[in-house]
Amino acid sequence: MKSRPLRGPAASAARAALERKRRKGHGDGRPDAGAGNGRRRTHRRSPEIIDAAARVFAARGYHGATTQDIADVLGIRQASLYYYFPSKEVALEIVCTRGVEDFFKAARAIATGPGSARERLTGLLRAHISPILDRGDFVRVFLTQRQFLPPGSRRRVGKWSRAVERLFEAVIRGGVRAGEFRADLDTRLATLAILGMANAVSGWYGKEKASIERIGNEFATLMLKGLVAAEDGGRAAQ
Amino acid sequence: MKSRPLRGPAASAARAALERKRRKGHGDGRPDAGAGNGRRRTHRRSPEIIDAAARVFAARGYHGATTQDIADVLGIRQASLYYYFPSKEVALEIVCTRGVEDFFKAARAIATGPGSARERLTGLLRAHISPILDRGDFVRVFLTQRQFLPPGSRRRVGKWSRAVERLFEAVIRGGVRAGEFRADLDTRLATLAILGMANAVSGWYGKEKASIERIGNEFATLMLKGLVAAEDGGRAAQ
Amino acid sequence: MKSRPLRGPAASAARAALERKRRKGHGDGRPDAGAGNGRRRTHRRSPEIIDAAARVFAARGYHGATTQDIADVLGIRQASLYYYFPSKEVALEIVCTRGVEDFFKAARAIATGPGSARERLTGLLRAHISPILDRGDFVRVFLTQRQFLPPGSRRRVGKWSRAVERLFEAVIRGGVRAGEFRADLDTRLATLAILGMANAVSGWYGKEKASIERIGNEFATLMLKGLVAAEDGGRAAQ
Amino acid sequence: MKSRPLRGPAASAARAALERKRRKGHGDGRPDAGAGNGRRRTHRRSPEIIDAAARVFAARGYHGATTQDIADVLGIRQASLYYYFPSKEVALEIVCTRGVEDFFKAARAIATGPGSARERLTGLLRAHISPILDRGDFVRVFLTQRQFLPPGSRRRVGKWSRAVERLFEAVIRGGVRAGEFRADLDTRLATLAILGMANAVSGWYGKEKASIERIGNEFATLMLKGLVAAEDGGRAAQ
DNA sequence: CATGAATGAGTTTTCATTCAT
DNA sequence: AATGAATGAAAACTCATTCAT
Repeated sequence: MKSRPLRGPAASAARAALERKRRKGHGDGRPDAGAGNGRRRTHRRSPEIIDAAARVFAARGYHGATTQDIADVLGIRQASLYYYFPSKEVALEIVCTRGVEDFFKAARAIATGPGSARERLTGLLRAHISPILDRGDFVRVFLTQRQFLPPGSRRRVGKWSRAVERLFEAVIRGGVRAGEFRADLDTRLATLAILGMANAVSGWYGKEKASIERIGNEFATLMLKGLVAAEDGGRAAQ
Repeated sequence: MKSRPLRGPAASAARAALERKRRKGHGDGRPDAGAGNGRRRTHRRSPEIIDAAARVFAARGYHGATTQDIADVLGIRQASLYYYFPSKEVALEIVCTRGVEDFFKAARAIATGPGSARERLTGLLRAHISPILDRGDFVRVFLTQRQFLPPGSRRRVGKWSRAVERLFEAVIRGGVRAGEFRADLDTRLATLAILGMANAVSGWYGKEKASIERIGNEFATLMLKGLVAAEDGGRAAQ
Repeated sequence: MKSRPLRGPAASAARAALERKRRKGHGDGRPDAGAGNGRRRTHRRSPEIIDAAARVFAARGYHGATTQDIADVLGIRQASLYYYFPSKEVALEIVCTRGVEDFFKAARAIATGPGSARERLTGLLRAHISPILDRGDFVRVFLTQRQFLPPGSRRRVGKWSRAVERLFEAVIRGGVRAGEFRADLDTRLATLAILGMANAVSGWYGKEKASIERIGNEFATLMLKGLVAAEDGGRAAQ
Repeated sequence: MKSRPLRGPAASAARAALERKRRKGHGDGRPDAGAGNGRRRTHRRSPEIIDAAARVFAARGYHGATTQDIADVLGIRQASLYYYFPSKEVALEIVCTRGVEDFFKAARAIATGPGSARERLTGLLRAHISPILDRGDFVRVFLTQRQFLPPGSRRRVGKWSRAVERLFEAVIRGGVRAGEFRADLDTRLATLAILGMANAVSGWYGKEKASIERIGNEFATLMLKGLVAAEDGGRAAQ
């Protein structure tokens, strides 16, 4: 948060405010506060429950969603949810994790696989976008709500996230080294640009008419060739 | 006492305030028991208050932020906030509106101004990114929290948003027509790609080392020329 | 899970509850995100809860009563009340409805039953006064607090109220037509006079020594014969 | 409040409730807590201010009315009210007192004046109803809101109220003694009946078409002669 | 005479969570 | 496997009142 410092009497009070912020201090994760990474009770209906949570978190945001909302989607009582997960926060972590994990696995296969940088980047882009089709809610929640995870979970989930970034960046850097991509490229900014572009899809997919297929192709071409017409290419610098 | 007219961005939000006010609806039947009075809501410290709200909404999300958080930042009591705005929702609308309006005005000047499509698109991109510098919180809130506005406000705010989209799309379409941009471009998807890329900046600006200036230039070049090295251009199709 | 049907007086009030529920209106656009569930509100202790509400509303008035007051009477936590009713306003509607409904039913049986106008009016008067004995709080609340109901509920409750008025008026008019009552009577004013007299009882019953029985008899005689001594009747015109 | 005792765990908690009731313990009036009986600051606009308070208290009830409501009616700021009265409670006392005082004076003149019991009762009834015409709000507030006065004020105001009752009762008793009224009359109940009838007028006057004049006459006749037709008088006992 | 700014103390309502069954 | 009943803790919002100007 890049905010200007406050002036006047607010300053000291603001410091007090920050103290309050740590709020409910969901431990800092040391003794694995709460959810832990693996051994979670799992039951027959668990996937269904988590689907519902994803749907509701995606629609209303984590803080805007209530456990009642989730129960409503499932047609069960609110209290019954606690048979499936120990807390709303843990539900969020499960949803976020599901939103990024296999996703990362597919990306890794592509990034470390064969093909030119162009081919691999195209593949990554498609792989990045395609889960929106069948797990859009999970992806949306991962992208926009993981910031609300307690520190421990956030770190765990953040790892996947940074790993994906690195895969994109590695491929791009490889392309530059190989002479496929422009030598003057800022590979970090290019990575962020591509991810921004791709991640935004989850925000409007379904409202726009384009299929995931078309979006993937169009975006890949756009990233590789740019907007400017080929015969105009030489004069393209602004 | 015929309520002074409102100036600036507060105007439409204040309208929303009135929607909420007027006692729960079961007055005594007399047509608005009480003389005219137009609960205006602009005071000396209003801008400061809204800055604080933007900061807190940006950091915690609308639903995750409490009015106490905002008061803490200001060093005033929580109840005192209600002297400045009639509800948290209205505060959100004011923040969102401020997050997009001038922004739209600058964009319009550029989009309808002179220059080639390339020049104008570059200008738009820069104009789109630059408010992040001095109004990052407002922009972030507008981008990620406007979905939580009540229907009336959301419609009002959504208008700005769609207007900006249209400006981008018009310039791109113009570029295609003028032969500057590729004829096979899907202008809608290109617009969404560019906006996705640009909007994402508010999510990481400050964490990455690049300046707004550099980001604008790099993104513009990226969009126009693509990743692929020029001498490789002919073979760029995947 | 298609919500069990409600029985008894809770039904219409629960309808009002639904009016208030359904999140502030800005859902996510999907038509009622969530499976059917019909927040019914009838639990084992509901009658006890409503008794307490009636008692507190009667003693302090709707606006002067706090939900904490009600909880105190019950010996439960204030928040627990909301397990039984969805809002204080709905609690008021339930109390008001209970304050008038059976009451109306008894009155209807008498008004449309057999007997001379005098007999039926006497019956009505007694029936109107007697609920004060075992439901005094409900009656008092109905009489003095229904004005604070939200418009929807007020209309629903008001219907009972006007129906009772009509029953009295019909009997009086019948008496005039039958020649039992004075031909020069303003039946509307007579109705209002009798109701005023009878309704006032709830305000002082318990503070005065008279029994409901005695009050009913005395009032009936008073209404029928007036104050003036019989042998003085001929000169009674003021 | 004639309520059944609570059973179960509620009982002891209910006792605690009663303790809370004394609430804000507006002293018991000993050192003349607050308003006092006479020496109140009075200013040019004071009557206007109290009119507005009466209007608002009548429409919304004391607890339902806010000082903002009163200020709205006057077109001044809420804080400005405190120039005219020291607290909302005091405003209520002023309104209540005005609602009954001259009213009592007129009644006393009539009750202790000349004329038959019938004439004097008719006069009282008219005098009791007529202030509704030009001070309806004051009367309504006196009748329905005086219960919310702090103990000291309530006692002061209650005195007027009981005095009026006594005037009615004295006249009726006189009529019985003089043989004008039925010897079998319960004078206390008759008094309460008449007052109930008359007080109710403030609740519907203005909604019904009848003038104060007509109401007074009709009610007087009704009380004196009853409903039953004269030639039917002998058989009127139910 | 009146107001702008502020606040302390509530008040209703929400909600995640618990627990006996 | 699920639920009814309840609660603690907070949340937004209200409101009478104060006070310097």
